[in-house]
Amino acid sequence: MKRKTSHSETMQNSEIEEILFGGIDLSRIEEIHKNSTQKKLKKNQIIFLEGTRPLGVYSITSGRIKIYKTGVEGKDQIIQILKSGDLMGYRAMLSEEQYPVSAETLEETTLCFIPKKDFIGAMSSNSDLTKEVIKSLSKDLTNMADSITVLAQKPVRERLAGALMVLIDTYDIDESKGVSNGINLTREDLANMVGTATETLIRLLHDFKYEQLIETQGRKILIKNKEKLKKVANLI
Amino acid sequence: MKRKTSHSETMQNSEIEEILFGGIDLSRIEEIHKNSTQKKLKKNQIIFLEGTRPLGVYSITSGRIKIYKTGVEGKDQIIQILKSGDLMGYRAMLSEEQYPVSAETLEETTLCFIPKKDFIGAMSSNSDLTKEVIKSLSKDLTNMADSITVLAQKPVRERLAGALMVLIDTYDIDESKGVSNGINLTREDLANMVGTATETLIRLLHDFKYEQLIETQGRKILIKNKEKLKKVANLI
DNA sequence: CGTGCTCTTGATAGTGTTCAAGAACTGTGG
DNA sequence: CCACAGTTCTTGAACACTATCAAGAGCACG
Repeated sequence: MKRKTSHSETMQNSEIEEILFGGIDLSRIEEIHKNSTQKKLKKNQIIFLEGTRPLGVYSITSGRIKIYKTGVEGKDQIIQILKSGDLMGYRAMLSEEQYPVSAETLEETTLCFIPKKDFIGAMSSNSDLTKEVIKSLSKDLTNMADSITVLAQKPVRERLAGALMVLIDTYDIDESKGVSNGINLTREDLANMVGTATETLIRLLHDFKYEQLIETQGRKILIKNKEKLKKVANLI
Repeated sequence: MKRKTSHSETMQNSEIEEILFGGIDLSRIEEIHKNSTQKKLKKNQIIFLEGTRPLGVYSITSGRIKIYKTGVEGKDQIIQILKSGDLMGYRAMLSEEQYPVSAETLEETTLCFIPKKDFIGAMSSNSDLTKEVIKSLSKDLTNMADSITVLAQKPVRERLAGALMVLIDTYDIDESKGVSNGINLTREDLANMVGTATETLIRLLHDFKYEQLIETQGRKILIKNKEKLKKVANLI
């Protein structure tokens, strides 16, 4: 797992500002800029594993990453899918604990590593940043409470519709924009997100196709009728 | 738990710092609470509702509180059960959003209200407190990621065993201490924690009784064999 | 001692999983 | 560019698990 195909370079300040502008805003933190390096990762590369210790945080420049937990039988549960602009791994770093989850690229991904001391330093000298971090943690908690409720109460069909709604954002799907892009996940990953068996997932995708909610192009899933899909999701 | 002397702005903030220094788990809180505005609540009283705005945080002096989300069909999903010593509601307050969940007493409960400005004041004058808050948020996130994985992957039987393991702590059950206390939740609440129907829950409790994992006294559930129960839970 | 709520039990139906086997796709080396 | 090997995807059938519905029992509280 230690293939060093990655190539690093120091980033320009403006780049970092650009990256982080939408999420946690680190733009005014000088220290962070110094040791930031960019890495290019291939598909299916593990960034960190559950149970290991964080050495810093990662900021995603491009690509998509799955955050998952491995269950008893080795079956993964996907907790979240992150995309460019997202910050990753700060939670475990801040609580000084092991990663409670693992991270793996879903496609070719570029990310920027910010060493722990830089990030901590920035936080202690900048209460706005601290506030942002807390807000981000809170947001995650809200989403997770929702996930718990959905998983505990809704049938698979509704959960799948809900997951597709979420993935519309993750994969920047613009309904008006035709078929150019789509949700590009393996059936297994999607099943591990929804919390079901791959076979069940496939059968439901067929139902959705029959109901003209989606279309598929090989592995890719295209959203045909977002409104109707939302109804199927039966959101709270 | 390292302590750093800090300059408190008011007497009240100083007290709050004192309370919160040891972590969000407020073990030494009781002396302070004598002077504060304490509220005594009966069983089944709602403290705050999902969708409303926080005005401060609550610290639980005695009693137990369920944190829950209401699903589509009005069915509650219990996310967490808090007990004396726990701090409640800081998440939504810090992120300046609506409560994503509701809180209701499970039994007679005493709690102390800390207004928003006092808590924020304490945090801004005390970086250790801020750190503790972040750690607590992180801990919650870890627990929730676990819950998601369990709900998505494990059958009800294992989830129930796991829930009982958690409730052993919530209800301070000491195996050596005989039958004096037990888990005191309605069957419905327990079902809403595990994510199943009340009837299914009852049948499984009978199985556990038959297998001598637990005993029941009316509503109360007593743990007979914690080790075996842990095995049934099939924890990761 | 009712009255309303919680708890319990049985029967039935529905939902989702598992197993097995084949098809389709992907990437690789010749 | 093709053949091959390994994944991934798909489909069917049987079965297991869990929910739902209905109805009665037990309990707590006024």
